Amino acid sequence: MTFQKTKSAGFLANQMARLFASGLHRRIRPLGLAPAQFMTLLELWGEDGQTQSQLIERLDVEQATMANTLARMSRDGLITRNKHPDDGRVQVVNLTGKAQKLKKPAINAAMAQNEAALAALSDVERRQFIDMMKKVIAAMKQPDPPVL
Amino acid sequence: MTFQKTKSAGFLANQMARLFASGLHRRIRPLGLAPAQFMTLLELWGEDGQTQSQLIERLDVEQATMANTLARMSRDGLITRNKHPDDGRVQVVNLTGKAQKLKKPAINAAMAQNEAALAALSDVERRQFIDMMKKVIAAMKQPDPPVL
DNA sequence: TCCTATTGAATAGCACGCTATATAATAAAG
DNA sequence: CTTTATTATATAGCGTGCTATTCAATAGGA
Repeated sequence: MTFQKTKSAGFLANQMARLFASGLHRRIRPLGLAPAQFMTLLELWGEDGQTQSQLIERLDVEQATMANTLARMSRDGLITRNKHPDDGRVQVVNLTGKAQKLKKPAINAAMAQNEAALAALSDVERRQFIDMMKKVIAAMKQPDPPVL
Repeated sequence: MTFQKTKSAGFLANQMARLFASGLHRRIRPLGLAPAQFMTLLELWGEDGQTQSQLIERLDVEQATMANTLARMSRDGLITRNKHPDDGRVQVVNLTGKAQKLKKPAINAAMAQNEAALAALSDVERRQFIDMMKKVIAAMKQPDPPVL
């Protein structure tokens, strides 16, 4: 029964994601941001005024996770949550001026983190790496193949 | 200011790691295990009676994280924590019989998860993918290059 | 219209990662 | 042999993820 964690894709993926998150966090902490807040802002910088449902779909997290992240962002003065005029259930998420000002420095920080992470890979390898991650993600999103 | 999350290694790494974790969790939940518990057991199945410090070093997590994981494992009857005879500070972690019995099914579950994740990659690609993750991990463990 | 189903969001409770701090035991210095 | 430093572990507090549950508002069907 040999299971080498140093060869396990799952183990490596976990370690890699933690290093990405902590590296990004170190770089955006001075801006008052945490990683999940940054990802959410990234969506809102692209299109302000999205609903919670839209953010959930685009960032691929559960509803409860997003609700908590939005609560922290509201607490930190990054967003306001406003009732939709036509549908009392829906909340529209809007950026504050403070959040708008963070766009450039935060994106620069994220790009620096990605660059540092991929420094040891050539341009060709980087493309291959991204493509393979996409393939792996797609495979895991697939429901289990039925046992014939 | 274009930052495409679908091309960001960090975003993809996060998503991939979450899918690995949830897929593994789904497979080992019937055994009463959670992902971090499985990783810790993996170390202990290889060598029983390690100290907390040894586990921290080998699994590359912070001391507080491991202390909490071990507390949950103790609560769940997977390990016992015993004082080292020669050094009252050290705790030696030992597997219970229950944990020993889980080795085979748990490792099978983890191998099935890795297989499902990598299903879309050829053997050559799998090796490349693992190697690239190792390179990326090594790069992020490196301290920042000084700004000249 | 009234009842039921669906939808959007919030909350509870947990796992697991982190930093910072506390506490206990041992080691090292004087 | 004290005093101080170091080491091993625990705890507090937080962010981010999850599932399960609740609540409010809207939509649909009788």
